[in-house]
Amino acid sequence: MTELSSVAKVILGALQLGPRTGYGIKRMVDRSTRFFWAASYGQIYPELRRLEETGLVESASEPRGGRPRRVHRLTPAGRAALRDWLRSDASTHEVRDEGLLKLFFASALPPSEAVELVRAKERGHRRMLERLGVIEAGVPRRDGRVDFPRLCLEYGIGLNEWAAEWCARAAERIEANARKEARK
Amino acid sequence: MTELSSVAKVILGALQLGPRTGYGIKRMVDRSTRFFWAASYGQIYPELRRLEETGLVESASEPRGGRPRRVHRLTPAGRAALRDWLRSDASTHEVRDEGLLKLFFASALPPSEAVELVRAKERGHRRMLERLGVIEAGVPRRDGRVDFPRLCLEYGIGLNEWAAEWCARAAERIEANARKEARK
DNA sequence: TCACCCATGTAAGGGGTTACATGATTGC
DNA sequence: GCAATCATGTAACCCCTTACATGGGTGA
Repeated sequence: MTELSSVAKVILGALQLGPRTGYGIKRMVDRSTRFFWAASYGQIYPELRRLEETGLVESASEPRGGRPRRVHRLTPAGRAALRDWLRSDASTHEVRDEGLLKLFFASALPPSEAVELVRAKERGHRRMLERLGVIEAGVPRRDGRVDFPRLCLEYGIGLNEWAAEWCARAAERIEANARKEARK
Repeated sequence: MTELSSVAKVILGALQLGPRTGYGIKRMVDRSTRFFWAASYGQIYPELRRLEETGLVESASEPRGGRPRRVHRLTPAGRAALRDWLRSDASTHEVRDEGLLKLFFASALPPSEAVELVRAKERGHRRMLERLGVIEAGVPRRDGRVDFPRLCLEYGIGLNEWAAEWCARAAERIEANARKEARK
């Protein structure tokens, strides 16, 4: 068993929640994991082929009217591969945060502009919160068993709230410091 | 003026803090921005050439003993390009969080293993906190003007603390729910 | 002497996005 | 009739990491 590619992970996971077309996988990703695990058509369609070749996925043609359509589902081997991955202990965590990079180099700007830079990052997190809030409102709240996708959504909301508030506090600190410097 | 590449941003920023060799830029990045903006030799050296061709950077050979060495510095155009970028309002923010993706699909595992999965994410954040703590201890605390790199470090520490604690709470929630289910 | 750091660079390959081409169906 | 959505796929291109090749300097 070779390692799963990064697209394979999200494809196997999506198919575990039900049979889907490539297009349907893309739609699901764009409405959920996209914020921490994106995938494009250029990855999904070729990978579905490879996964079928290696026996983790099987597919059947199920046209809707005259529109061709290929529905994919997990094989038992695919379900096993998904579980193996879920149980593996290594997990990558990569971040590219341009707002933070700008803040890192903010000494190249006058303090007032450094403040604006942090406020821009704050606005970015607030915009994200709006988007996540819309998604949250659209997902029915089901009680009883733990809803893992919803848990991830709550994580995203909490994280962005924390970040937005941190930015607000940082902006105040920088401003206070700039006023102090100006008085000297 | 074409857009700056992602490496160019961190190179210009690094050179603004002082002249450096390609190796020195890499070292600085690895000790600071790496956690939210990485760069490799395969990007840095070719980009330094391009930046010199477009006049944002200039370089001089300054061998140390018999060891060849090329020190790079910003030109006035380079400093202007850095400021233009810092003032631009669009900032990308991308995340790849495999632990969260696993949690998203955790319904494929029994609850006890779902808990283990969140605890693994928690440990990941705690490990990161240790690394950041070491860096923090190594950087001298200077008071007076705002220290932007240190501010970014504090952001990283706060963020990972928040995430670790969220994981601990989530693990408890999943565990409590599993016990409740088991009693039924 | 040996390990470790300083220093420059490239080649191969994998990962990923964007844009395009193509066309059917559904609902207003 | 038109726009939006469903649906499949590819080609070009950029980004980025890893590994390798090469060698001098420094300190225990």
